[in-house]
Amino acid sequence: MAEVRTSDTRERILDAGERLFMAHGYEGTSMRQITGEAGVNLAAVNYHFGSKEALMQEVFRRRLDWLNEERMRVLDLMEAEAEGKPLKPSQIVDGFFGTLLRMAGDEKRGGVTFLRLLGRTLTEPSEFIRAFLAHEYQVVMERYKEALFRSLPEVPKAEIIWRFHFMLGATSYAIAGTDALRLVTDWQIEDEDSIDRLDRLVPRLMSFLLGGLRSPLPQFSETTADRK
Amino acid sequence: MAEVRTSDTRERILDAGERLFMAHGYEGTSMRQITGEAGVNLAAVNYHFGSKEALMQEVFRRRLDWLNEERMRVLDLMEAEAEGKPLKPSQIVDGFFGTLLRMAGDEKRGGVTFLRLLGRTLTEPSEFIRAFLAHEYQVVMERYKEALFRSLPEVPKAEIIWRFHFMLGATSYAIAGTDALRLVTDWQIEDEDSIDRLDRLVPRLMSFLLGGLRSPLPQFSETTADRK
DNA sequence: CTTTAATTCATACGTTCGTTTTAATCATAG
DNA sequence: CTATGATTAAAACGAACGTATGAATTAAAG
Repeated sequence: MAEVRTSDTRERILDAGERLFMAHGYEGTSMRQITGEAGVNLAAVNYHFGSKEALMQEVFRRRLDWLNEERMRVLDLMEAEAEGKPLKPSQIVDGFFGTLLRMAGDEKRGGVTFLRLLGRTLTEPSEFIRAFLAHEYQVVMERYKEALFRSLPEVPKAEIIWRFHFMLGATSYAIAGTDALRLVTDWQIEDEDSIDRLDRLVPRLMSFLLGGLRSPLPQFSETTADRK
Repeated sequence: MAEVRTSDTRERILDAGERLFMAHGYEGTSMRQITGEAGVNLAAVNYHFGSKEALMQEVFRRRLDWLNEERMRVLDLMEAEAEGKPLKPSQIVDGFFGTLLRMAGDEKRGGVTFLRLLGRTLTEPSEFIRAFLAHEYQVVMERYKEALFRSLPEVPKAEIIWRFHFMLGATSYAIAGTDALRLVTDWQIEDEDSIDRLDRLVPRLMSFLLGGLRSPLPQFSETTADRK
């Protein structure tokens, strides 16, 4: 009755879009599916957002704005407590990936649906999506990279960047791949090991990421001069 | 002249499909693009393969058949040499992921193009693709899983499966994400650290994977009873 | 109530999609 | 050369796509 409704339609479209883009990808989802599931008129998307591309961007912005702020906030907090001293790698990894993973338990912020969408979209071929995500991430990524450089001064920067990249991949798959996991295991994974038990996935993944991040530096066999 | 030509058209379509599916995804690639780039008639795809889906599957089968056999061959060889004793984790990881990564240098087997396609497709939303890949991988995956179980008897099986999954993710991203890497670094990565230097990526990734695989087991905070 | 702006609705537009059909062309065997 | 089967070519199919339009409906202001 006395609702403050900021256009209920907008939110319904965003929710439906989030779920369908996650399930079928950007190209694989039609406006008719979205408006159908949202229970609104076909023209509503173009009225409220302008285009399908703009809708996709808004689906992400709605969640990423918060995630970026939260990641910044956590990092600021930790660095303030450290009083100028470098952070521990485990703190940085938790600030970046832990913050992300904990979103999965927060239905108000999209929950697992958004996380799976995000994970899948990082490999999404569509040009405009990757460009948009890169822009959205840029500032936060830079801060965390710097923190890692300070935290691991003995490790070459290029190596850290690569390992950051590897960590991103492992994390995305861990979330996006409910189904990709079936590649590895037929026998349905047992109750307490299920993908839905986010509280168990987080420490599992964290331990893997840290192990990778801190593993011995690779030995490049042979000189590099005798190759192209 | 005296060519044994097994229909040149077929191969041209497969090559064009491989490249375009890699660049724009399955849904994002049209048959007109494929036949256009291949320089063949539009109807040729349906004539030679039956449908777009069937073409996609053939694109993968052409490469995966060899990859699966090679992975099996390498594992058989190592296990024969071990004479019943468990393999080292590094051997198994290299047999599975190293064999894959070395395909990138083999243009005759699709090179980086196919590897990027494969990496992206693991998160591809299209149902039939994931089902197809799961089926193709099943047998080989089972063998490597068993080898890992034997190699790390003190680690719970569920934990190994998860870490296998994480390794898959890190590897896929490492290959597929030339562009996703731009998320992490603006400044174009230097010559010898470029993504194209496969000979440097392999030891880098291998060291990361092994570090993650052998990292300390996670401590699950609190009991599991007080949660849903 | 009347007016005005915001939103929703049904409908249609012009393209592009994957696939099919029918005819033309090619290679090869008798 | 002729006959036959395999391949290529040109054209069209209906369906689905994202988007735009103008009328109907709703909500808020005067």
